[in-house]
Amino acid sequence: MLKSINCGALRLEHVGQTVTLAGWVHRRRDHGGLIFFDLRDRSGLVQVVFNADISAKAHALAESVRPEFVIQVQGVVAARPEGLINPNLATGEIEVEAHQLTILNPAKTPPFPINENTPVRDEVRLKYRYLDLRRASMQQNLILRHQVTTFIRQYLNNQDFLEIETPILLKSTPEGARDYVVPSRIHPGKFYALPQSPQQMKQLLMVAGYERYYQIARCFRDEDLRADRQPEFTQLDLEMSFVESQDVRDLIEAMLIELVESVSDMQIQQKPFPVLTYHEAMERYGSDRPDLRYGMPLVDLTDLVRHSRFGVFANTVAAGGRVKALRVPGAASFSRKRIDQLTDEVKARGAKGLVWLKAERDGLRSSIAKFLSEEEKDGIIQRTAAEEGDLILAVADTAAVVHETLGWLRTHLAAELNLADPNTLAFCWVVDFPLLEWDEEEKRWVAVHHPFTSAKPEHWALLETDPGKALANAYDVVCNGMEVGGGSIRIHDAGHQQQVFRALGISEEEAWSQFGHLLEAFSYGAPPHGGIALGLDRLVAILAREESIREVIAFPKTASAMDLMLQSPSPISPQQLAELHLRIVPPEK
RNA sequence: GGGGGCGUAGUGUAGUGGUCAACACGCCGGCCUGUCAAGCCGGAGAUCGCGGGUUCGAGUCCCGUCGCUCCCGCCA
Repeated sequence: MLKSINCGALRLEHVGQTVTLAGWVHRRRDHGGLIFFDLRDRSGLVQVVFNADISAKAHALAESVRPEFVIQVQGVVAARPEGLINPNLATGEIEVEAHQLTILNPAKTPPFPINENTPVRDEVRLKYRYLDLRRASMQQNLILRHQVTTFIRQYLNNQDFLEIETPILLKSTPEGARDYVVPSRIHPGKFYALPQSPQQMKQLLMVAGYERYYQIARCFRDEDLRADRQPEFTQLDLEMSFVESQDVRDLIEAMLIELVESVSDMQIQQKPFPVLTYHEAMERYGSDRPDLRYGMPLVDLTDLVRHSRFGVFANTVAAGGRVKALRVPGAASFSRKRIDQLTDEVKARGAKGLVWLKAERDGLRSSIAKFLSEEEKDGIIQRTAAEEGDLILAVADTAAVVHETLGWLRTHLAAELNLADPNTLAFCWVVDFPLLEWDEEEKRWVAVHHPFTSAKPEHWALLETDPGKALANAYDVVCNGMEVGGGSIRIHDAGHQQQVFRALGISEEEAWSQFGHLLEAFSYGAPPHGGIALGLDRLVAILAREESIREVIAFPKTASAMDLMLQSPSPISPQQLAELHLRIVPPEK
């Protein structure tokens, strides 16, 4: 080894020892006859002192060293005198008196500072990701990620799970996200697809009798990106045989609680996790992944304003729509301009407008106040529990638009007003999702979760009569307004599976050609089974208090799915194209 | 596919029609034996993302384009 001990490990107990250190020069402070380095390795920083009186040679060489040089130092650990102790450094009670210095590799001046957490443009960070990863915040995040995966593996291994790898070269399927595809050289014109998730393989592992499986699985989806979406991402994928919904939830809930307690100082708001139905979550929070760190529930005014003289309300209700409101605490001071901005946002999400009412000492002030009866005004104040200084925002529209817009306002305004405690983790389960939803563009039913999700046992009949009413035996785990995982009890018999394919408008021939392996497997004794997939990147991002999952992925892609360091994707040679039997059709201008 | 924000020395920013540009950090040189975001003195460094247009004059206004980013659509 080129070093005898890690920089960050040095303590008072090492005083007097001769040590060899190796690492990067984090910072240098040159006082002439005395030069200080903060020497960094993965374990942390330690101060190294070059004293011309102790080793003129080492001191002379140290003058030429610059930040990010890789060096080796041999020296003696010394206690720092009283008054020279640095309480901000774990190794601040000691320093290393350098006797020998070797420059293992010099370094160019880095394009951005490694030794401080100043903001840097993402394009520069990503181009030099290997330098960005040297920074303390990225190192902490990746260490945390390692702790999370290590904990999960140990936890599940102790629960009798097997970690089993499934193929990366898989098969394209018609349902779901766009696939990343890989051309076959051996089979001209044919393609593999990268897994969107190992869903079918893990179900086949259940058929194969492995009973408890998990995998830290890479998944690929060729869709447009977001702060919390990358083209490739990591799931904790898990499946169990002979279980019911409650069993999977109990296991995951216990694991998440222990995980948080072992790797984080954040507090879980409520244990056991609250369970909401999809219907409750939408009605109360306008979202199927509600942030429960704060209240601000949506309040239903539909019956109150059914006969309102304010035509928008009455007409909406008459047309079968809904009128709901949101109390924003202390926001009566919002300017007209601010409310106009909110109105624009709400319109962009499909609403026709936004009604505002300000709770003032002598009642409600609003552009629509003159249309509202005393009974309506009192009812609004009572139901929203509005107090002086509060702002009430109301939307009248279809239930879907009302929930979408008020749900957005709720989370957006809560963030703006800092209503969410950043040290709290508000986990909850959302259950009883619809099995199917109507796709207006495609004019057909599509799976809310995926087509292998089982309906609630008593709801199978609904699939034939009223498909939209059938509820799924599915569950999502949500934390602080983010979906961190979703799972279900799966279909394990070919009849139900065919029934779902029929409801989705997939013909029997197509079902057999695309999913024949699954249907056939189900005929050879498939056990009842279910599981879950947790978004590992999102989970780690939440624990790291990061907004974007890019901050917890070593080499992420940009919002346009490029790797700025590798300059990927990139063209391939004509020879490669020929081998793969591919010809490029340039996009039309 | 659509919409918003951003792009000015290596990095972060200022500069919204009038000497082609300022500040901080970094970088280079000098001084300095107790600093730890070291200090002091001096210096170098920018075709203002790119292309076009408007104008007597464009970092600044307009159009296009590229890149980063956020959002909608999309994401079984």
